[in-house]
Amino acid sequence: MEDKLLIYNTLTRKKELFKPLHSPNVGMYVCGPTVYGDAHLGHARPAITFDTLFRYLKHLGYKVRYVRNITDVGHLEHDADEGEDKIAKKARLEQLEPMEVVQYYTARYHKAMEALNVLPPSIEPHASGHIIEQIEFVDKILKAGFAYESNGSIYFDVPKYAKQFHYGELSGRNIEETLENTRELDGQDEKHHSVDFALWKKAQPEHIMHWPSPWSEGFPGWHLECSTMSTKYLGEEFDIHGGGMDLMFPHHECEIAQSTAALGHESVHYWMHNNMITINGQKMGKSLGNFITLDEFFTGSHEKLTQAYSPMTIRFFILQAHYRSTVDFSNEALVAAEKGLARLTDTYNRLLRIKPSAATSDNVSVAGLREKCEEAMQDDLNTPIVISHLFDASKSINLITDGKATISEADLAELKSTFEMVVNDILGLRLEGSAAGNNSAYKGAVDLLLEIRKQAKANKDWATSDLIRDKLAALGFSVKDTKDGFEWSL
RNA sequence: GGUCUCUUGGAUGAGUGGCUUAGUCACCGGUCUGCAAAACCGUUUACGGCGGUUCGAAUCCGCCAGAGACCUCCA
Repeated sequence: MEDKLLIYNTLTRKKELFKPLHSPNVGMYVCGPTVYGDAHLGHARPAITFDTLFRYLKHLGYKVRYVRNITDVGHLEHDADEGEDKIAKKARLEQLEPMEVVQYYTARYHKAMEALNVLPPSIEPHASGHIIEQIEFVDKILKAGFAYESNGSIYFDVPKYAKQFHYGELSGRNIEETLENTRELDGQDEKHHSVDFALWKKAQPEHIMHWPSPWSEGFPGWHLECSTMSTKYLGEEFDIHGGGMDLMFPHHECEIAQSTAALGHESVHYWMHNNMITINGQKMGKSLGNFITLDEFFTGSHEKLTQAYSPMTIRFFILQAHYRSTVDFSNEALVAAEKGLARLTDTYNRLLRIKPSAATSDNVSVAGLREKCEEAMQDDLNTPIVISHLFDASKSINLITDGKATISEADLAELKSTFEMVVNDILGLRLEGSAAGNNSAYKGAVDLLLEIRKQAKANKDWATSDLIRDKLAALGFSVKDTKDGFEWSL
């Protein structure tokens, strides 16, 4: 099998040819959500980006094991004076068992992902289900000498690690400078250095989520679950690790340090990071309070939204930008995406009805479409270019529908299969609202009405013709006349 | 303050030395049409500022301006 996909590796800051460790098998780990609230547009970006990568790798013929975690422990809340677990806080506020919070938001996350046509990962491990493995991982780091115990908590010794390994290689940070620039800690801190981070934290009395360990009743540190679970399911070395750019430091840097300290070597070959979604030029995020949840997009129930946007519009909107660029949210941009998607949907439905001719005319360009799309995908998943090729194909399809061009049977088959492959399999866009729907009786009834209207038109009975169109329109159907007939959609 | 990134036309968003006026949306003109919608054809506006390298720069380098991300308490 020939490797031809170029991906941008954050580690080297270059596009590199993707070569799996054990071709055709590919291991991929992506940081999933912390389930203490509804998913917002920012969560959709990595989900869709890496879903597209997952789909494309499979399309290339690789056998992919895609692991995306659910974070349901840890992650302290920064605005609370006594560091408090996000999930525990939510549970306390709503008077629920923490696992009720986790269960509720995990289900809602899955629902939103399904709506966005994001494929489920191969394995979706929960941090809370891997406490034993995490304790073992801490133990390995302790035995390797890169961690110390302090009052029941275990901390990673970053300066010691940095003497042997390159701490900061991913984020381009200089450890000495970081040390110098960081203010002195007050004497009561358990950590030896300000740059150290927790591997295991002793629970305070008010903490409601805690587990027994050799060191204390407590909970695992914030970065540990990803090192542990990626190692467990993908091995000590694996191909791709993805996540949002905001996770690069400290989260991913700490992951590298943990894994390297425990295993004696690095784990990840290709680090990939998607960029952020901005709103008025500022990162959309929970901590900033400027986020819009996916459900609010789907229903239009947010003051910043002028209308509802379908999940496919959101997906299309995100795919129209390259994953390493920021995308700025606005109603205008989403409306534009909605219209563009509708145009693609229309042409797709027309494509299904095209009748082939003896030959393909010169103004139709189907040759090379498949190659052009593949080429764009292979160049670090350049989905906006792929989409622009689809619009080029749309132009040809519309010309044929208008009777201004013709296509041969072979070319038509190739065009159909390419279009479907790119749209459905790679981009994961469900083009819906088609007359080629699944209920044939209902479809036949609408066709019949429009046949009657066609007769009325032939008799210049405009009253009947308009009555049918207007009543159908009132029911939500849109009717468009074509050269020798009609087409409709709901 | 430190580190890094970004700045393209009315909106969005590709493009990294010449062959790109990318594409989408919007606007305008036209064709088609009983009307409408759609479609098609055509037109228009761009590379933050200043300097440098080069035969040639949106694309490389420097400076300036503006914006953003991260800086271990915390995605």
